[in-house]
Amino acid sequence: MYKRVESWVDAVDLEKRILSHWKETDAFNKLREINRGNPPWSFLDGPITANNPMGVHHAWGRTLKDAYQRYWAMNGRELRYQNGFDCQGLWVEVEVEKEFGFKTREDIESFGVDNFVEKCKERVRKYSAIQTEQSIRLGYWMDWTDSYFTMSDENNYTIWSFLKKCHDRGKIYRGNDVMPWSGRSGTGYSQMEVVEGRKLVAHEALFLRFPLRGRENENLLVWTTTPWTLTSNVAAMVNTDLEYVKLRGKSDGRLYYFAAENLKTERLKRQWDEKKEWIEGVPKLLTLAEIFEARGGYEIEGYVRGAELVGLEYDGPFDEFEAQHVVGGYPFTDESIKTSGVTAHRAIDGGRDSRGDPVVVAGEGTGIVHSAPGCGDIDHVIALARGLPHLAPLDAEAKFLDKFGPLTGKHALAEETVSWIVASLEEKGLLIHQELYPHVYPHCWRSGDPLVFRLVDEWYINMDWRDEIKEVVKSIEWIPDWGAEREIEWLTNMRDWMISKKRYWGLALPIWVCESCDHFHVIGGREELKERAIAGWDEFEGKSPHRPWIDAIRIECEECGSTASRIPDVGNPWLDAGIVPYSTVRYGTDRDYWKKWIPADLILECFPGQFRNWFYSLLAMSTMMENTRPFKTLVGHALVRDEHGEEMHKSSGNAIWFEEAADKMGADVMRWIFCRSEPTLNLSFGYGVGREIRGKFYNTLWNVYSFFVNYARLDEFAPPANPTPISERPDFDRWILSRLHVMIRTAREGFETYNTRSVCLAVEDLLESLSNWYIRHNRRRFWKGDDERDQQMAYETLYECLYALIRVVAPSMPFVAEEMYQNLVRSHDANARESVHHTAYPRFDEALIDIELNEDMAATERLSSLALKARESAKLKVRQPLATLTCGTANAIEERAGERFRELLMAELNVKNICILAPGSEAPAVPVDYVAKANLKRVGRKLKHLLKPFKKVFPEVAADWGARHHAGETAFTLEIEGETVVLTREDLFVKEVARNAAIAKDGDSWASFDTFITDDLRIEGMMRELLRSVQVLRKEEGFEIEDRIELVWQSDSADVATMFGRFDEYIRSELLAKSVTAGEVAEGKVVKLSGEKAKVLIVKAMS
RNA sequence: GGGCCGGUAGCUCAGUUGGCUAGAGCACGCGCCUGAUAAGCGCGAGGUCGGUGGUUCGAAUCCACUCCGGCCCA
Repeated sequence: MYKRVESWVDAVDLEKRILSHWKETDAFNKLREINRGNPPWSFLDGPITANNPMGVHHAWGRTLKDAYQRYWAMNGRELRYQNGFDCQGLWVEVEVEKEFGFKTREDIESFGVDNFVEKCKERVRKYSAIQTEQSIRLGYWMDWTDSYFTMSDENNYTIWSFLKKCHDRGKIYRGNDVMPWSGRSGTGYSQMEVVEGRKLVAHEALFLRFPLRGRENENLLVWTTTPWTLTSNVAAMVNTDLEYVKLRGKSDGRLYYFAAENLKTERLKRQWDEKKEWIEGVPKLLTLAEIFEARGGYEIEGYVRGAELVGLEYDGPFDEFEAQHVVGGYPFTDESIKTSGVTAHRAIDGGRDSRGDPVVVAGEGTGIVHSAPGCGDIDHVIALARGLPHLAPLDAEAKFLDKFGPLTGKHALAEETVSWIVASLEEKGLLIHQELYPHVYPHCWRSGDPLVFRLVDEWYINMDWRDEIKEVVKSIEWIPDWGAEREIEWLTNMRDWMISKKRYWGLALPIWVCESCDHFHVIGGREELKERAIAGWDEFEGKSPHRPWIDAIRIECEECGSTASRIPDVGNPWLDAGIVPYSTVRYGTDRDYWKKWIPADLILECFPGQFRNWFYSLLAMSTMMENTRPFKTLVGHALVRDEHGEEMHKSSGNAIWFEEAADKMGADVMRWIFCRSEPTLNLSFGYGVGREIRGKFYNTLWNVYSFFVNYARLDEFAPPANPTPISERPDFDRWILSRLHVMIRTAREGFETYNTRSVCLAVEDLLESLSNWYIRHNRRRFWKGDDERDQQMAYETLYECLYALIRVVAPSMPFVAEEMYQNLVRSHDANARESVHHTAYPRFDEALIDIELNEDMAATERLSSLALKARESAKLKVRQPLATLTCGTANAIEERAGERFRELLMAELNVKNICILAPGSEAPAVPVDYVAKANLKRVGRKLKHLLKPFKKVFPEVAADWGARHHAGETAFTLEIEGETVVLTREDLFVKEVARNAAIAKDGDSWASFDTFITDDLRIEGMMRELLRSVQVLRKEEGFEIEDRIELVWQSDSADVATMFGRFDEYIRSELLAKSVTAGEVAEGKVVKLSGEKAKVLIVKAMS
């Protein structure tokens, strides 16, 4: 027996009940039992950073992950259901530092690295627990007792084995490179991280001159936005192909060289004009012409090509610094280099980058770029190629080293540093102009401080095997497909992978360096380390392989036999996540198991976030480990925005928290939004969208369900073991089942091609037909039950639709599907599967798909619309019965459909008789306007180039031609540009617009009512008015559907009396009235009945 | 500066190989229907299809350039 269902449901309450139901019945584990040992479907979860509560943007990916997993489980596949948490890295340290108010490395070290690392672990445990709870609320079925943590020993040791493999191939090296560096955090940043922290700021930018040696009064003009780097200037780069101007300053008499086109260039013109990417308060930038005007004017003395400047020597701006005189560079001295900064100063060819574009362009500066190889990325690369010395002025805190004069000990970006440099240049007469220059500059994503570029000592993986990774990329299916291109582009452009970080909480890089010979060793695992250890093992035993415990271990150097200790660095966190297809799938312990699950069928993450992070590390690491793809298909989704497409930010108040959304709209609605969105486009998420889904889809589904349940309950319908053969059911039933199976086919295809959007749209379309067409027209079959067999078939059909529908939506809306399943199925069949998620996903039955029937019903809906339009145009309410509707059909399908669904049309349109005419039948004569339209396909071919002018004049003759066309004329003549054009009847379409008559046309179809209302029809119309008014009254009085009533009426109208007499029995049965009597009505309600009035009173009948 | 994705009604989006009147949902106005529906149906208003130029008899659709937004790379 079905449980009675209210027509309105509290979705959030329902979801909470279902959650405890799942828990009580252990539904998830039972599902795993059901599918155990079946063919696998392998999903590999990308670890979520367990550092903060989960946001709605995480819910998108998690919903899709869950939906695909549930779909494949309903198809009998065995799954692993392992969720992952990303645990190690600076982002956790940052939060712990905030919590304890730590500002510097010293704060951490005095707190104790061991204590600090424990706090980091604690934080990860805390937030992984919170995220677990949130995910459960979302309905995400995972084995929450078996989540992997990237901080696990297994994970870390497996990364060691990866690094060992890299080392065996000679790919691990210690390098000097110019890195973006945070003085505050005391660490370098990888390329991946720098991107996170770009900000628009205004810096002091300087124009200054480099006096040429041996050329009296001649100067290179250079420009820089980072004055501190001038201290370490080594060379000046020019573009050999560019034209340089020789400009003579009138007041100082000096000659300046710079790129000719820069003289008049208005730098950042658009930014200034539109105030886009501009900073409030920063004045407009001057052109070089204006700068020299202000200095007393100038004269152009000629032009030279950049090539002619190459080799000219100059005096650097800070040649007095000791560092500038160290041969081979400072502080890392390269003995093969025989120059110092001062002796290297000259103009050099900037050359071309890897793509073949010139490094130096006219652009924003002067076309002469000051080069400080120890302070800049490109500068470094070029200096290496030219054998120039490096001056790397900064220490780990971004303060100047010794040998930099008065700047020693000063922070590179401190204001006093900039002002000292400016003052010094001014004193030397080298400064030409000073300005504020707005630009996007990298900043530390944690402290917000600007980064400096610093020559540092870090550990790298040489990525010269990138082509191997690209091959793996190509063996994977990327959704969207341009993802592969994007990934390959990244692989092409990326630099070597900097894997070290001078921090505390993270993978302990397994690199031990010999104290005497500097040889380094890479350890591939715990056992290997234990074997090699000569000290510290006892101290380490029983601890996780993290700092500080791991640091105690010493090994013997294989080269010289002395002692090697571990480098203090921790690893890049993407190593942690990239190893997951190996570490979490028993690669090291059970190779058969690993082969069963890897390559995974699917990974699914946010594309913009991961293609250079997780996707990259997964692909790179798997290529190194096994030279194989770790997964077969990658689905990437875009970003979650607010309802207006703006980024969600705490500060702008438009952020939506997961819990809030779950409690306001419910998880099912939220999930439906995620599933029906186009994954490659950013998703505009908000409560408006939620309301729409709730009203349009969720409520409709619920109402269909409650309609079924409440009537089936009254009639004690239960789905029979042997339902009526579909072939014996009426067209209407076979139609909706046909539509259902088309939908099931689409849904299956959707899930199997990773397109939940098409699943959702197909479901929504079907549900609309089910609710607004099937049920609307078959209502009486359920509650009247005139024909028992017919009623049975209606129940069977609707039941079959609902049962299929809930299984189709179960992966996307698991809660409401479960609720309905329990009532629809479990309430009368205790042997049915315990949960809808244990049932099989519906299969489509080709035999039930009847294309002709689908076409016919669609045509019927069109005819119905047309007829309603006709009624509307004559202001004839549908409630007023009419004698005859005549339909002119456009084609054979419409004609067939009209005959086939004659009864349906008669009921829908409230008409006594319908006449369906063959295609092409003339419409009856009614006042119409005829308007001609050109058949452009034909007219175009005929008129060629005259079509355009024709279209201009045509509207003027359209009405006239329409009328003449109707009158049967065969030729239509027009003068266009002096030529006479003759069109035939076939060249024109004629649109007929009925004027206030009961006729409507659309294309070749038309519908026309006989508008004559006989007395009989009028009285029947009154009856319909009465029924409706009393039904409204019943509802207002709060009567139940099945309540019986007694009705008393009073009226002066003879017609009303006739009506009550003629339809007595019908009225009583429609209104469930025990009695309908005439009499005095004192307190009744006045109802209008087609112009007449009556007073009626209803009371609940005593039974 | 280069690359990718997008730009169609107030909002969210469809729009097949170029072709008859550029569609749907939401919101809005009018009317209708309703004892499953917090819904539904009909009609209306709302469009320089980002812009310019080209190809073509004909372009939202193809081509070139360009503007705007997002992302990536430099």
